[in-house]
Amino acid sequence: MFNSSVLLKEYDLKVTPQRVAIVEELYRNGHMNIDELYQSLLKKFPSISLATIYKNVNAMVEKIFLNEVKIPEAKSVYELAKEEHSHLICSSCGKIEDIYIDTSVLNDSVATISDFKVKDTKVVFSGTCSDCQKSSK
Amino acid sequence: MFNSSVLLKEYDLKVTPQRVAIVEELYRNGHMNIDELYQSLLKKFPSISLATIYKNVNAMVEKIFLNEVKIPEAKSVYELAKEEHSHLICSSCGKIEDIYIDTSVLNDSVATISDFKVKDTKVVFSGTCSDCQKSSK
DNA sequence: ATATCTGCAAATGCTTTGCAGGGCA
DNA sequence: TGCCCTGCAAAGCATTTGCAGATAT
Repeated sequence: MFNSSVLLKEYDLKVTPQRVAIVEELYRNGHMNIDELYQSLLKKFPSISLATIYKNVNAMVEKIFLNEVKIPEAKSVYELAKEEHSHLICSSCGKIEDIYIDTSVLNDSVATISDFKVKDTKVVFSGTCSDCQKSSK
Repeated sequence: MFNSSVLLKEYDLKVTPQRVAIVEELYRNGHMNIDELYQSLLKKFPSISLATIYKNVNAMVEKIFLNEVKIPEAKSVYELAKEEHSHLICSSCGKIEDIYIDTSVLNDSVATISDFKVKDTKVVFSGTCSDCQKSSK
């Protein structure tokens, strides 16, 4: 079962209610940008400061316990770190989904035509999610 | 031969010396962020304004004649639009290279496990360029 | 001729910083 | 208790906007 306090401790971050809430919101929603996190935490902590969100998100990113996902034509979102995966971005509704596909073929292609040593491969697909395909019919 | 005036006209942008310079710098350097463009144009136009750079880059991006490339842990860079390609980012020196590999296999993988309709696939590889591999030996 | 562009200055927005009080270990 | 965290306010950057004069077509 998912336990945000344990997670925070593992990464040497003191357990505070605000941090727990950040982690749990991300766990529930998958991907959120700074402002979505702020709006969401405001409900639980009416006097929480945006600065607190920034400080904590930055701290968690530094501990490599959150990842920043940069998205074409939109604000970055954050997600809990997990095994390598790619992202599907719906241009119509903005929804972001994870997708687990094998991208290692690409690394092989790079290796055959270049001397570049690949450490990390990020893939972002833009297009239309299945909900938006239906509703546009 | 490369002709920036023709290019600007094709995209319904008035040909000004500043715009020509932006296009030519990008043509020569491949990828530049806003500040690099500004510093570079300052040499030719000592009184050019950052606002002019922003306005023009934004206009060119809207005309889909420049692309913004979002890079992990660095500022976005801009490049002249060209056929679809991927990017190699050297984590050591920051250099950005284009690489032309076929990414359509990934779209097939997505299609088999998801209903998402892919329109565009962006791939960014991070790692070490060949120069930096040599110099670290 | 005129619509658009440039450069300047101001405004806006986003993110970070410093600090005093409060909370977790 | 002691160090770290929070919230507030201010500072710092990045980007956009409005405007008057200049420029491209």
